[in-house]
Amino acid sequence: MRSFVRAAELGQLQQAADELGVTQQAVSKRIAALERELGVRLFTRTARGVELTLDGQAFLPHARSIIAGVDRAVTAIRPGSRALRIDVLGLRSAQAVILHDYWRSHPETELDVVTLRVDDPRTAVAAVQAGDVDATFRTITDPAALPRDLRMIRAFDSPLELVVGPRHPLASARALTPPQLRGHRIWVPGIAPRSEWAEFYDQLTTEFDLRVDAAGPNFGNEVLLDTLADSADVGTLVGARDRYIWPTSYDLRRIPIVNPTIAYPISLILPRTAPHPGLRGIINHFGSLACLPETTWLPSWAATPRRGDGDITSHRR
Amino acid sequence: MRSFVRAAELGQLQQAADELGVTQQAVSKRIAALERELGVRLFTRTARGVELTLDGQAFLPHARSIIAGVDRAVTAIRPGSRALRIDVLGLRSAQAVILHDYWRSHPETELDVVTLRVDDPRTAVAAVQAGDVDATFRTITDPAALPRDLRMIRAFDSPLELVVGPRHPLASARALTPPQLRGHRIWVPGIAPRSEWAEFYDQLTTEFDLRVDAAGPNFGNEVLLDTLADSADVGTLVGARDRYIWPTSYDLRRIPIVNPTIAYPISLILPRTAPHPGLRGIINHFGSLACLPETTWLPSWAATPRRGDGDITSHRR
DNA sequence: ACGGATGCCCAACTGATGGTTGTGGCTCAC
DNA sequence: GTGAGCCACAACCATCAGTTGGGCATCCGT
Repeated sequence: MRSFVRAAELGQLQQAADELGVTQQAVSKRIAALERELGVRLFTRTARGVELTLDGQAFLPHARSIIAGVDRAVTAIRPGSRALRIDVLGLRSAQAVILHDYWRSHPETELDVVTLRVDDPRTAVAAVQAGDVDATFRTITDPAALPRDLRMIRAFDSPLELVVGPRHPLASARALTPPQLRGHRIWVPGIAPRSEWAEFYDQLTTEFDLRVDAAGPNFGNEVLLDTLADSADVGTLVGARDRYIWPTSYDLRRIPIVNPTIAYPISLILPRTAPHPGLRGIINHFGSLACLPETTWLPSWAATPRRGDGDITSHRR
Repeated sequence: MRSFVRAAELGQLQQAADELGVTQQAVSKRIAALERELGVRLFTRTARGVELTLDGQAFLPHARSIIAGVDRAVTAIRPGSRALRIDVLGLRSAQAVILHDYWRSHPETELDVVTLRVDDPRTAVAAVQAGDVDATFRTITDPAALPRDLRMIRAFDSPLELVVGPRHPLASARALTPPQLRGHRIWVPGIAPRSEWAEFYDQLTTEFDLRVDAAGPNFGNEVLLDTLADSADVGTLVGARDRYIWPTSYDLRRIPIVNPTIAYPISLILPRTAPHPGLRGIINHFGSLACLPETTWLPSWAATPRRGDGDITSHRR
């Protein structure tokens, strides 16, 4: 492919071969193989060199794009100077959605989103220290437990919504207050014990006297959806920004929780010294996200809602 | 790469091998070769299969994108059912710019822009008839000369601007009328004799008694730019939408021509029956382009300015 | 008109590669 | 403990991708 592109740019197989450090015959054979594989002629051979055919012209930009893709792929994992790599809890979580939004408005950013798949946030923190990832969206709830060489910043608050099936008694509500959830079973699978999320749900259930079952194992998304769709008494909680997609046949409803809004404070942990330069833009991006009302309930380690740039003049969209 | 992606999706080399029709060992060697080449481990091997490492997670989307690029490249030139292919006069011409705009707003369109590099529009027409391209932006000025099985539609009108260097007497004008161009040398290289553009400039020079030198050979863009930048009496004409980019060091000026505006009517020639389905969107796109004033001068074969969808309520942007 | 230079393709050869089969080690489930 | 499942390694072999050598067509200057 590179031989083709270079030959197309230079108009000569000979020059391309010289640049690539092989013989002209090698390039000729590469092009011939490519043409044979594709079933079309890419060049017309002339006495002065080669010239792209129509098919070659059409193929060229694609070839360039493929090569660029390969180069990006290599730099994404090149040991030493690799692309910005951020750990999220799940690829459909609000964290990933925010990163995706950022990337869409800054498509030139070399950004890779990964999930460490570890339960304990300390393990994720160690990965940041080791340089395996450049930052993690995990949370250390005890400020004293955060290593000195790391910094944790409040990224944004993720308001929670209740998801229920059509037979659920709350299914037709437009909005719910936390007391209204009392007595209903709420199943939030996949929460690792002793993780920051477990602590969040602990505080939440204590505060509002709820019945949140966050201990059970995660059997997969489909089991959860099936359960929700059929059940008349089980619901689950998801972040308002979480991009969970399910077949419309499931007929599930997302119901905001208000008065107070319940939010999980998502934070970003990154090295204190010499963080990856690409992080700056992402951190700035957090500032442009909507703030939640003052009355929002938050866990103890983040008692007050996050404030935007505007501070007092907050309440922007 | 496909082995890697499939293995990552399935979580097992064995299954991936079955799907790909090779032995498990072959896939194992492919992955190992990829890892050796990249210098990182992509999978952690477990007893139940394989699991992506962080590097593997980061690499996966890139790999997918590369494969998608390869597939697009192949479909772009697959004989039989290939992507929409349109012939333009030059890759920086207004024609190409309009196509690029369309593609940016419809990025899913599989569109390849090529240049047939033929002087005579009849040759381009033959290429459309032969199916080498799906449409051409060339023009057949004599309606009777257009083959019955083809259709020519008025795409949009491209207003002309004068380009001159700083020493040119008209350099400081904000706008110019055609009579003001009289007596100044205008050099438009690269116009093939007997082409529709030659005819256009013929009519233009006759109509306004201008001195347009459209016969000379094209020595390349740099020669033209050098000449313009140094000269105190030579200018050239370009379409307002043409995306000619030149180093700012050249200090050239583009000056609109008004009262009347001079425009070249760009048309699209496509098969009358069973045109490529992708053409519909592009043709619709023309309708959203700005119309020129009624007083616009046009060559005889397109005597009246093109009208937009809005017809009388035209004048949209 | 005619060498010479240039640039392509084809042929023969060879080391490297990418596939195969066979085998062994590891982990997990019963 | 034992069998099943899965991956890695080893040996082997056909193919491939590169090399050198040679031939043909075109262009250019004498």
